[in-house]
Formats: sequence, C-alpha cells, structure tokens
Amino acid sequence: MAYTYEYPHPAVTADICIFSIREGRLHVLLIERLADPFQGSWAIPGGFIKMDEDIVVGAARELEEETGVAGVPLEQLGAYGMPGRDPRERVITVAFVALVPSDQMVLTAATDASDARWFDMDELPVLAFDHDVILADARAKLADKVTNRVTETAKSAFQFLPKKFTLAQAQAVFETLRGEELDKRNFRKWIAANWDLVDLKEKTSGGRHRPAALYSVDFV
Amino acid sequence: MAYTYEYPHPAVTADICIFSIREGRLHVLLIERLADPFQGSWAIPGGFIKMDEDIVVGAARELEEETGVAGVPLEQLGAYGMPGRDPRERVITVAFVALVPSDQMVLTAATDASDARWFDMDELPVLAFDHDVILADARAKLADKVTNRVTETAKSAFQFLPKKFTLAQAQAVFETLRGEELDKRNFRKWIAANWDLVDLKEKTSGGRHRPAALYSVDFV
DNA sequence: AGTGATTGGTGTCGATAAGACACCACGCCG
DNA sequence: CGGCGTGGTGTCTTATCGACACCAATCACT
Repeated sequence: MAYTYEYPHPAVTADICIFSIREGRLHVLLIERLADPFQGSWAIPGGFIKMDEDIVVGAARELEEETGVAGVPLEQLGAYGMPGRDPRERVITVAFVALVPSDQMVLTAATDASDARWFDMDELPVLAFDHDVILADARAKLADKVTNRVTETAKSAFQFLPKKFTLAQAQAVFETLRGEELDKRNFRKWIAANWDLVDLKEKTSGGRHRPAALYSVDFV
Repeated sequence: MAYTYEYPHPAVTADICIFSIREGRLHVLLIERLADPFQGSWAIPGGFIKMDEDIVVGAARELEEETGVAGVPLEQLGAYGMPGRDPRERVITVAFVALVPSDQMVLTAATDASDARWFDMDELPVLAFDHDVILADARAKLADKVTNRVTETAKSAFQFLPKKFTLAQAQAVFETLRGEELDKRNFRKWIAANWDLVDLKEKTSGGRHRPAALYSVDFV
C-alpha cells in the first residue's frame, strides 16, 4: 500500500529523551540503530507519528513500546527539522523530555530484545542524526524544570527515592538532575519551602556515623 | 506531479504569530481564508514547509511572503498536531512568534492583495483550526520574552519607538507588550538597569506640560 | 574506654531584585 | 497668574539566593 500526495510531505517522528538516574549518575536511554542510515550508531528512541494520534500521544506510545513505561509526564522540547538531518528523506522530529524511575526501566530494557542501553550523560557515544543537539537541549530543559517549579516533571524526581528517604539522599538526586553540586543548608531550606515533607520520626541505622532522619513527601 | 510514500505522512506547516503595536494597542496579523476549510474565517498566517528548507527558514519565508518583513528574529513556540485540527488531512504545524514594527507592516499589508488585517488582541474574531490555542500560547511567550531577558526579541520592542524617545513612550510600549500596567518609577529603574540608554540632552516641546527628556538606545 | 572517621544537622549575613508608594517641577493655555 | 497635565525623582519592605563553619551522633577500631 502506498500513500500519494499532490505535494511532498515530510515524515514526522517523535523522539523522546528518556532520562534516569543509575548508580547516582544521570543516564539517558539510547538505542542502537540496526539499519542504515547510521547503522550501528546510537540514537534517541522515537518513531513515526501515526495519522490518528496527537504528537504527545505518539511520543508516549513510543516510550511505552520501547521501554514499557507509561503514565510519565512528557514535556515538549520543540521541533527539529534541518534538511538533511536524515539522509533518506525529509524528517521533522518533535522532541520530548521524560524522567523515569530507573528500576522500572532496568526491568523492561532487559526483556526488550532490541539493543537499548543506558548511557552515562558524561560518557555519551557518537549519536546519529542531530541527536547530539537535541540531547543537549533536553539536558538543559531537564535541569531547568527540576530546578525551578513544582511541576509534574519535578515530582518525578522523587521516584528516584525510596518512600522513606533522608535529606542527603534527596540532595544527591537533585544534584544529579541539575548537574551541579548544591549547598547542604541551602538545599534543605529549598526542599522544606517547596515540598510538603513529612518527618517520619524515624532514623536510619547501621552507618558508621550519626543516624539520619527519614522523611516522605506529600504531593498536593 | 505526485509524491508517493510507503507510509502516510502528515503535512507540515509553519505558522507565525506576528505581533505589532498599532495605536498603542497590541495587534496580531491575521489572514482571511479564501478556501475551505474555514473559508471566511481568520487565521494565523503560515504555510507549508518546503522540503529543502529548515523549519525556521520556512517560517521566515512565509513571513516575508505574506508581509514583506525580513530579518526579524523568530522564536519557536512548539509543534501542534492534534488529529483533526485540519479536516482535510493530518497537518502538524510548528508555531513561531515574531514582533515586527508596525509601520513596515502597514505598507506591506496595503500592497498585498490578499485579505490580511491587523486585529486588536482584545477584539479577536473566531479563528480557524486551533489557532486560538496557538495564539494564546504565543501571547504568553511574547510577554515572557519581553519581560525578562535582553534577547533579540526584546530588542525588537524598541522598533516601536522613534530614535529619540521619552521614557513615557518606552513605558507605554512595554506595557502594551507585557499586557499590564507598570509603575513609573520601577519601570525607569528597570530600563536604566537593563538597557544602555543615552541621554540626548534634548527635550520635547509643544505639550502643555513639562518637557520630557529624550533618549536613544545603544545595543551591545 | 577512648579516639578517630564519617555523615547528619543547624543559622546568619549580605547582595540582589521586585514591588508599593507621594510629591514637586515645568511648560502651556486660558 | 493660576491651574491643568505630564515629567521626574527615592525610600522602604519583602523575598530569594548564595556563601559560609561548627557541633552531634554513631560505628569501628584499638
């Protein structure tokens, strides 16, 4: 079956920059391209938009197909459409940013037969197409989102923490997401002011150091 | 001539929200649709992306074709692609925001035979497609851009002022762009801190009131 | 039991930005 | 010459941010 148009149409894809934290470091999920162009290169996962689905829905579908993760808030980054970015045909991609908990992802990436791997953001391979540019923009957007407002995206940050967590653990997560070190006292002021922390009146034990108080978060 | 693809492709357009100030009020340029769908409705100008041009280049081309204005910084707003937003076929549009000087526009809109009109943002007609949503997003983005940073877009604000202007004139322009009234003293502090104003040591005359000092801006 | 290592936990100060707010100055017109 | 209309100025409060240093509690080891 073929589709014919009076005028040329570009292909439109949705690419999703899927960030996670693994072993305390920011990672991004990339897939290895099995076919030309850029065969063997790594690329941001994504795929073609279907004709009957909204762009963000298509992005969510691709995300679920490729990782099994659903219900994640997706933030649109923008459209990238430089001619020649795909040597086969004109492809315009709409990029999204997602932040997903690492443990869900490990599971699915393992069962998924396709060649997908987490990459440390500081050890990226050469990327296909213009995905290096997109990923850099996505990295900046992620840091900005998590830094500033109490958005859905920022709430996802707490998925990297156990239900009961210490403030030091929380600080490590936000430092990783923001890509910079934070002052301990200033961070504690910030998190107390911006999130509804519940003091569980419990303490850690077992470390060869002073026990830490445990907290949980209440979302409004 | 026809173009055939193995899989269906959406059409991709660039729509440009062209803002200007006319008689002290924020206006947007809309065109009347001559053909179905939405024949007779007003719409944001835009058009199809060519296969060999970048999206922002296509947006600039459409802007110039429809208004004669070139060299204007375009800011991408995002992609809009809800299915059914165009009843004919699947159309994904990438929206841009432009701020152009009013006098250039009057000239071109007059020579342009197509039916284009400036609309006061407070007296908008019913719009075709989902252009009401896009325009609302564009309005917010415009206000944000002009408010905060010293960007190219913000520099365009000074195009609505004569080379020699009074601070009251400048305040009126920024109030219009931001959509809110500003405190006189705070505005003067802000503009002095953020822009390189040159005191021309001249004064207005002719008003039945105290003369105003004239300034010009030096861009860095 | 003592000591050192390790992480937990706390408060102040200064700079900066933003917003609220009121009065006199000056030229023109009548 | 008086009043109308716009021009022009400074202080205070508040909130936010970042820089910055010390003691506390537990554990491991001796």
